[in-house]
This record gives sequence, structure tokens and C-alpha cells, in this order.
Amino acid sequence: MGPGRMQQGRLFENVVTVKDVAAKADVSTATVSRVLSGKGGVSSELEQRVRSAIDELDYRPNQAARRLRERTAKIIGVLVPDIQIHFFASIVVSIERVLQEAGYLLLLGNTYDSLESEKQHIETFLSEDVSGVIFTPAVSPDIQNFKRLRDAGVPMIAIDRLPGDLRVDTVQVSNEKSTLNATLHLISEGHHRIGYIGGPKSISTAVDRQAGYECALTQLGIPLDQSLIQPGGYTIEGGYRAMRDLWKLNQRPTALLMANNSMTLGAMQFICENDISVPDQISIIGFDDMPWSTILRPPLTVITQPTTEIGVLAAQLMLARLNEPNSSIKHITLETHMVLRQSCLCSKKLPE
Amino acid sequence: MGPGRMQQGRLFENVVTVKDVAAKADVSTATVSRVLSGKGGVSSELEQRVRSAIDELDYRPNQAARRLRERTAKIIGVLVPDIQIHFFASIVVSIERVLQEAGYLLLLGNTYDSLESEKQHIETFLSEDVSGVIFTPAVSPDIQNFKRLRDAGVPMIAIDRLPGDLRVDTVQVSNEKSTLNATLHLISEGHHRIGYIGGPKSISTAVDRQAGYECALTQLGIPLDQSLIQPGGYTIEGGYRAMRDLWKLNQRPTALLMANNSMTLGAMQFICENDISVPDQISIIGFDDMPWSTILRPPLTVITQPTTEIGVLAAQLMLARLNEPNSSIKHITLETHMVLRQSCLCSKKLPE
DNA sequence: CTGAAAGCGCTTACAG
DNA sequence: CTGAAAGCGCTTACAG
Repeated sequence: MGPGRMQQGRLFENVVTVKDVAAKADVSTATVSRVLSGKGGVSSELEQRVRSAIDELDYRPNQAARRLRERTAKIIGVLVPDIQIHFFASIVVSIERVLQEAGYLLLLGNTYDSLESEKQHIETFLSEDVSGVIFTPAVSPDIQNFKRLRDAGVPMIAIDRLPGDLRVDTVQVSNEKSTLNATLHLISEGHHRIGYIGGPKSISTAVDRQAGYECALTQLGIPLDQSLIQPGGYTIEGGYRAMRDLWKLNQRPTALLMANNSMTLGAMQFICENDISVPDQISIIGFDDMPWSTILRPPLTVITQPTTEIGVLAAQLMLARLNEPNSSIKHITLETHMVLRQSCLCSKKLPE
Repeated sequence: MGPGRMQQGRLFENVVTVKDVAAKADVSTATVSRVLSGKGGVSSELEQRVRSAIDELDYRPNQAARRLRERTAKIIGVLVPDIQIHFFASIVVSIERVLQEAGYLLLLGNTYDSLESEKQHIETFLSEDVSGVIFTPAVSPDIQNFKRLRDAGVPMIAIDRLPGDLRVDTVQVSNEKSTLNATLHLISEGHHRIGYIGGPKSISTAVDRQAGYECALTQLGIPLDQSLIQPGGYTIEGGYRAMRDLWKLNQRPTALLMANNSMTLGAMQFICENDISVPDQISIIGFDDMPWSTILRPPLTVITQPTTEIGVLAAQLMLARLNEPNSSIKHITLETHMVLRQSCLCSKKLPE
């Protein structure tokens, strides 16, 4: 009658419980629990017996029971727009590494930038009694969904996008500075007509990145040409359409800056289909370094974000806040940097 | 004293329980539970009162308690090599859609093709008392880790790679046929020296795909040249090295077939760095259609797998097995198909 | 150092 | 149709 008996279906699981272990070790369940917790206070003899019993019975504590009893789930909810986007996958993986180390389970949800979906996941998080939530808001200023979490006293860390006026720890990159520098770089290469494919006004990173672009032009006295600023909605399709529209202009841009990786994918699609020569006809700077950035012809110059650090810091902020719920709110801003490749002229001059 | 009181830290959560609801609605907790379950057997008057109370108190059942009581977690563990790989991200997303619909929670683990990591995640799954596990084995023939799940009576569905002789439902693609057809295609274009970058012998898909390649050559009486078959370990770095080695050969291949997307990324890296002309110097067929396949120059011909269907079918098989634990074991094989683009000559002739 | 007992929030026989 | 009560597996005061 060892473990492994009763295999007919799931109705009768081989539940080995503390009771079984206690019986086998001839101690109380309290003692088993004490050994398990590792906090000491158990004589080495009893500890021995308990450990043997645990091994022999292949005992594994039931997490649901633990959660119910301890009133803490040790689960962190993580909400991102779409795990299929490499940028977010990379962040999630590094969050997971840190939280797992600390004994937390990770519950992942994709919002697809929909408030409705965001809300549903938050309801799930609440039902699961998550210990905290690390999130990228679907819509930056609309924080209704997160107010429910706040009211329930759930610690939150916002990453990538800023969540309106919600007072929570945040980890972001210096978005405005990143596009400002990239634009200045393009100007320094002699470009004056710089196309810009931007994201939704409802997302803080999109607003900041566009501000950086506009600021650079203004700084150097280049008038803003609204026809050069196209909305790409942070999507592949949007990027494609935006590039198409830019290319329709009588006066085409000689350079292009894009505000995220999905739009880059779409714009490059149009460029490829129409056999537009890069950087001869147009210089390009993308946002986010992707595994495929270096296999384009020419390889793509990009603004790259430190995804691993974003994830690690977010997870660490979460752990810190769980320990010190009332410590002051922290805002971390990480620098991006440019990786110069051949899709822009770099330090060379414009042709002719 | 509405919900939202007691906000100082997490020690005192606003736990609204069935008891509170029952008290407010002036019924027993049993009645509240019955309303919640929706199985009927409650007078409409009481149901009304209960529903109002639930709304007013913003009551949400505690999942940990439910799990403990019902002896079923309604959690499905999902194990993939790496969610950062688009192929797996896409499958996971479609699994999630189906399982969420059915009221299951998804617990995700990345194995990074390590047996140790695989084992750890499985221990977690067991502790969480998962209802089932959908997995891609890290090492196809080594099924020790999964035996623990089987012995615990946990239903399993294997996807992508076959798990040795473990008797579980599987969803895979016709791997051998896919590379066989691709190779035949290249031969029909006039190629005789076709390079092949393959995966680890420990992974079933790699073995099958290589078999397809070899079979095609044999079928048409083209002798196998071992120097044309390079191991790429299913990694980016491996793909790069394999391509480098192929290009070192005195007699270079005129075409190239690769067994997965990571290796494609690596090989394309070498091709790009060395400015190798595609398809003039070498025709290329990759495995898996990626978002970036069409922005390469030239766009990449690929063997594409139906990721969404793989995920949906895996999830449906799981739900079916949860309902009918003893139904006969099913093996589903999905066809791949080739997407012809300009990286191989397609129906044109070889130059000269 | 150790154990008997209470209780976390829920659902489901069991009685009526 | 409804409620009182038991119990899922665990941990932690409370006594000793």
C-alpha cells in the first residue's frame, strides 16, 4: 500500500497528508509542520523520524491548504499586453526568475491592450488572493481597474507604461530622452525630413516618445511637419499603414524613427515589399532590439531597452514592498541606448 | 464600514466571506454556496437576497478554500522550452484561450530544455495539485520526470515533441513529411548539394525532421554527404556555427534546409554578416513562419506549423481527458505546409 | 520540545 | 427548498 495505489481515474488521488506523515513518524501533525517550516524548535530525533516519513511517503504539502491557512497566497499576478511580443516575454521571464527564487508563483495574463480583458484578469487575481501585481496598464490614464486592486490592499508595480495618477512603484525607461537622442542623431547625419511612426495617445510611452521626437526638432529649429508624424497604433498593421502613408507624400522623409517593435515590423514589411533601399532612400531607427534586428539587410539601428533589468527591478521592488508595505513609493527610470547599425548612415554623410 | 476599510498594510485584508454574505442576506452559508454554484435548488426570493448581498459586499469566493474543499484545483500546468520563442508563445496563448473559457487557470513553466528545471516545475505542479499538464518534454526519450505525474494520476498531453514511450495523448506535426517535401522541392529546383542544419538527437522532432531530409535524398538516389549535415542544437548560436561550417566546405551547398526557427536566426546571421546572396549563392528554407520572415531580403521560404491549432487541440484533448480519464489515448498529427517566398528559387531554374 | 485543538473559507452530504 | 454540521489539509497559538 505505498503511494501509487489507486490509479483508476482522478477521483481517488493518492493524497498523502500531514496526518499520514505524523502517523508514520509517530508524532503530532504540529511537529511535522514545524519540521517543514524549518524554523527549528524540534528535537533532532523527532526531526529525523519526520524527514524519513516524508521521504518514504513522498509527501508534498498541499498549497491550497497552506494558502487558506496562512492567509497569503504567495502568488504574484503579472499583466502584460501580449506575451507573444518579445519585449514583454523577455521581461516576464526575468520577473519569473527573481520571484521563483523568493518562493512566489507567477500568474500571467495578457490584456491585448483591452480594458475588458484587463478587468477580467484582475478579478481572477483577486479571487486567487494574489500577494501582488506587476502590470503594464492597457490604457495609461484609465486606472479604474487597478483601483480595485488598490482598494483591496494589493501591492502593485507598474512597468513600461505609467498608470495615470495611481500612486504605485514604477519601472520605466527614459522614453522622451531616447527618441530625442535618436532624432538628434538623425539630424546630425543631415536629415531634416524625419518621419515618425508613433503609438496611441492613450499610452504614456507613446506620448513621451513622440515628445522626444518633437523636442529634438524644435531644439534645432526644424519646423514640425504634421504629415511626417503618422499614428501606428503600436501594431504591425498600423506600422505598415503608417509607412505606406509616409511614402505617399510628395516630399518623402529621408529618415524614419519608430516608437515600438511591432510597428517596426509592419513598416519594414512595406519597405521590403516596395523594395525601398535602406539607408539610401531612407535611414531607419527602430525601437527595441529584437533577435531579428541583425539579420535584416541592412541590419537595423535601434533604441534598445534593458528588458532583463526592467523585469528584475520590478520583481525586486515587489519583494521589497511586500516586506515594507508602507515604505515610500519609488520610481525607477532606466536609460535606453542606441545600437548603431547600417540602417542609418551613422557618422557618414548623406549621399552627394 | 463598507469594503475598503482597513487599508494599513496587508495584515488585515478586507476578507468578505460566505459568512458575511449569508449574514447580510439572512440565509445559511449553504444557500449562498448554492446560489454561487448556479445549480439551482434555491427559491428565487432567497436567490435575490443572496445576489444583492454579494453585490453590495463585493464578495468574491476564495479560490484556495474552494480548491481545498473540492479536491480539484482547476489549474493546468503548461511546460514549454522557452516562452520567448515565438512558436511556443503562440501555442501557449491559444491553449490559454481554450482553458480559460473552461474555467481553468494556467500555470506556466519554462524548462529551457533542462531536465532539472523540468523536474522542479513538475514538483511545483504536484504541490499545486494541478488537474492536468500540457507539456513539451525537454528531452524526448527521458520521461522520468513525467512518470511522477503519471503515478500521481495527473492527465497529460504532450505537444510538439513526443515523450518516449509515455502513454499519453499527443499533438504533433508531420515532421518527417515536412522536411521530406521541402527537400524534394529543393531537388526539383535542381539542387543536389543541400545543406541541412539539424537539432539534437535527444529531441523527437529533430530526429524526424532529419529523417525526412535523408529520405528525400535517398528516394531520388542522391548520396548522403555527411559534411552537409550539421548539428545546430536548436539554438541561435548553434545555427550560426553550423552555417559557418557549411560555408567552409570546399564544395558548398547550393541550398539549405533548417530544422527550427532559432537555428534559422543564427544561420541568417552568418549569411548576413558575410553578405551571402540569397538565393543566388544559396537557396534557403526555414522552419516555422515568424513575424519577421517576410521582412528579410529576400523574404524567407518556410515550413509553417499550425501553432494555434496545436494549442487549441492540446487544450481540447485535455478537457476531454479530464471528463473521460479512461478513454483511449489519442495521437493527433497535423500537417505543416510550405510558404514559398523568394529565398529559394521556387519554380524557377537554377542560374545558368 | 511537544501535542491537542481551533480555524482559515468553502461545499456537500444529511436531515428536515 | 433550507440549514446545521462536518471536513478538505494545513499551521499556529495555547498548554504543558
